Amino acid sequence: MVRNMSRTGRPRSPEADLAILRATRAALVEVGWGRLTMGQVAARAGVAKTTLYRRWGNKNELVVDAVAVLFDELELPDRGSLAADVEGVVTQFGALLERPEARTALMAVIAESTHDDRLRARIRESIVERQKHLVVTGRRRAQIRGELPSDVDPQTAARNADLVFDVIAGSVVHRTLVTGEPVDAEWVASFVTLLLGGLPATVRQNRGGSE
Amino acid sequence: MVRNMSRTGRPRSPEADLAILRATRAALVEVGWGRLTMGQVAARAGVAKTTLYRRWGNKNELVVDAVAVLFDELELPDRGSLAADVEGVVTQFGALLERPEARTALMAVIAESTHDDRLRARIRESIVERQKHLVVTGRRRAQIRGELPSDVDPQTAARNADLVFDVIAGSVVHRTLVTGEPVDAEWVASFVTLLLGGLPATVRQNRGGSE
DNA sequence: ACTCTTACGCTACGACCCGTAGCGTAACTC
DNA sequence: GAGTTACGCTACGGGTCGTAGCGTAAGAGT
Repeated sequence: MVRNMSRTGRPRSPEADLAILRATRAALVEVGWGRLTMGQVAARAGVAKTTLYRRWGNKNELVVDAVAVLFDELELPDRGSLAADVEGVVTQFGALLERPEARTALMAVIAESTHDDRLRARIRESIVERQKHLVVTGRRRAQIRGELPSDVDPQTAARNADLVFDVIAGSVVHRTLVTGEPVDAEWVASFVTLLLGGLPATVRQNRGGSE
Repeated sequence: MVRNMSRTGRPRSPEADLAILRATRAALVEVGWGRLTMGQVAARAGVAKTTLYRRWGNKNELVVDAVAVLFDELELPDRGSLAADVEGVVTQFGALLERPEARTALMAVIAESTHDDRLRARIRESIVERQKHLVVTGRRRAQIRGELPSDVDPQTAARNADLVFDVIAGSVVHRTLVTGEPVDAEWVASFVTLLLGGLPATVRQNRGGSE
């Protein structure tokens, strides 16, 4: 996106920015990625098509920006235990991916990023890296509580955080978008059991599984 | 895809089928999903564009079929322990996703499937369900070995298998396509430790991590 | 051999979308 | 006011989509 650095002349309309991003999300819900057209977005936003191209160079960049803001909703309130914390954030993430604009746009930009390194970098800094702090703080809390051992060195700690992020995010995404089943309370409970106790624990549970 | 049910007339050319699917994968590698055109595929396959449309209704269906065959390479040889079995299949899956045609096509069709239920069903039956047996047999073996408890009832067993499938496939996909880092031996080892022993085990390891 | 039926390659076409250019106008700074 | 930039609008060349029509190729049935 080309930013306006000068101070003279007519300023960019902030309303137009918001309207365009909102229109992009709305259009994604209705027609999906493949049939999303710039002219469509422009018309829906009440804006000329040229105005879009003055802000974003192509469809991919526009969609990344339109979607990134959705992921900022994720929070990690302290619920007292590692299991509860993980359960909370997984549930939030699942609910986020229930929203059509989130799932459609996220998958679309990831798909495009497989052959566009710039776009992948943009996704990483706009979405992934910005959410990784959830894992980091969750781990730190659990270590303070004594639920997890302390880290041996910072490097392996970072590596483990990346691993956990991949597992959590990947599992929820796969469940939602590939398997196509909801991330409901039951699934979250099973997932947390697996994540904290490993495979044997998962098989062993499922007895007093009421609630 | 419209299948030929009659027995009269000139039969479909099997060479054309193979050439088209091969050309589709090759084109995906070079230009990616967004700029993949039917005319391009036809020319590369040495076939008329109309021949493509006689077999597949649109680009999505073509790509699903072109890619599904790649996933049939996955195998689960008995390596003697649950950890080794999981390690083997995860490594295979990671290697598969290193191939550009696999990652590009898989993500693209998943993205499209977010607003196309038919396509999602096609993906599930062509790819997902066809690979789920890997998890099922792996579990059964481990239970026979005594590494995992026996199932309480078939329903929760199936549910657990689905969960494990989501976790394994989702984690590898996320690592490869979103994080953008390779599924190397080190990552696989960490992942298996996490999957089998849970979060505390992961933090605790990283000492004599040989074999 | 001959007919019937379907697949094939080829060409052409309307429809649509992309991304850009040019214009006159609007908004803001100095 | 003058200068500068954003905006809406229109128009355009280039490209892809998916389909139709044609003559030909390849088998099945008699």
